[in-house]
Amino acid sequence: MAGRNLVGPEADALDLGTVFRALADEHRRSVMTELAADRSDSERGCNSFDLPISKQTQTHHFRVLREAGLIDEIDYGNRKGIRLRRADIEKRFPRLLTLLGAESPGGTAPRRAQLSTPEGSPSRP
Amino acid sequence: MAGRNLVGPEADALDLGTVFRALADEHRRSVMTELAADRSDSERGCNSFDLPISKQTQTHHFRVLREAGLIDEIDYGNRKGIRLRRADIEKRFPRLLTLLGAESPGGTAPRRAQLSTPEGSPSRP
DNA sequence: CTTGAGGTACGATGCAAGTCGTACTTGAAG
DNA sequence: CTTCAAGTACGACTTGCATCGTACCTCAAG
Repeated sequence: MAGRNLVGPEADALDLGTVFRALADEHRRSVMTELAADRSDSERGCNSFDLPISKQTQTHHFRVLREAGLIDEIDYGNRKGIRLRRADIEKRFPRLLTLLGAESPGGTAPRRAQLSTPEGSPSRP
Repeated sequence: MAGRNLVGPEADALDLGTVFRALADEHRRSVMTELAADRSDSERGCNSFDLPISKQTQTHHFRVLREAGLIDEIDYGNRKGIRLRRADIEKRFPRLLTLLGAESPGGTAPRRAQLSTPEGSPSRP
């Protein structure tokens, strides 16, 4: 009955490169942003996130998040629970979860980076 | 004489996904960690970082960092200057640079994530 | 037991990204 | 002007990763 907790790295073993790579994907970042916004840190079903991808790909993404040490996965056999490892993340990388709330500040800025200065004067001199 | 500043995105236009993707690479992250550690924010030559990669690849990495809005590149023609955009980063993503100093906490933890609990009892119940 | 939904395993595929070789440009030193 | 070091542009190669199709597993409801 009590599901088994699939293991990830210990809190002290969280790797910044692995974490950044995990958060680089848009779908994984949306999951983490939702989790970080809920301060109750309650366990959620893994299809409570409306991800526009197949279930095989969802399995892959949750696996990446777990192996990065960002979430716990509780296996119930034919169902799965997701829980944010807030304490461990705060301990190892303080303010990281706060950072996730900083998506899209004011407007949706469509500004793109350019390769070089097309005209004479530089942009931010 | 005064080099031209190759342009990147404005401070408000920094994208979290782009930034995480830029910081996911080990070489780029080492550059950013060095820059973040120097509080004087002085301009540095781009070969002052001992990157074990060819100069073409270095050009590529600095370009990614600039397009992500993390550094400025000052073009002197046959030489290039690198400067951290600390104020812009702090404004858009507070504590991000502090996070870069949290690499390798105590020891180099060689612990690897596992796929599932091999035996009966879960790891972190 | 049978059925069906949720989830995983494995493999294939397509695309993005890191790397480097060759060739070209820039500017300083001689 | 010639030489040389630093940097870039372009292309090729290779790896990694997101995605999904097919097949299988697990458990609860009939």
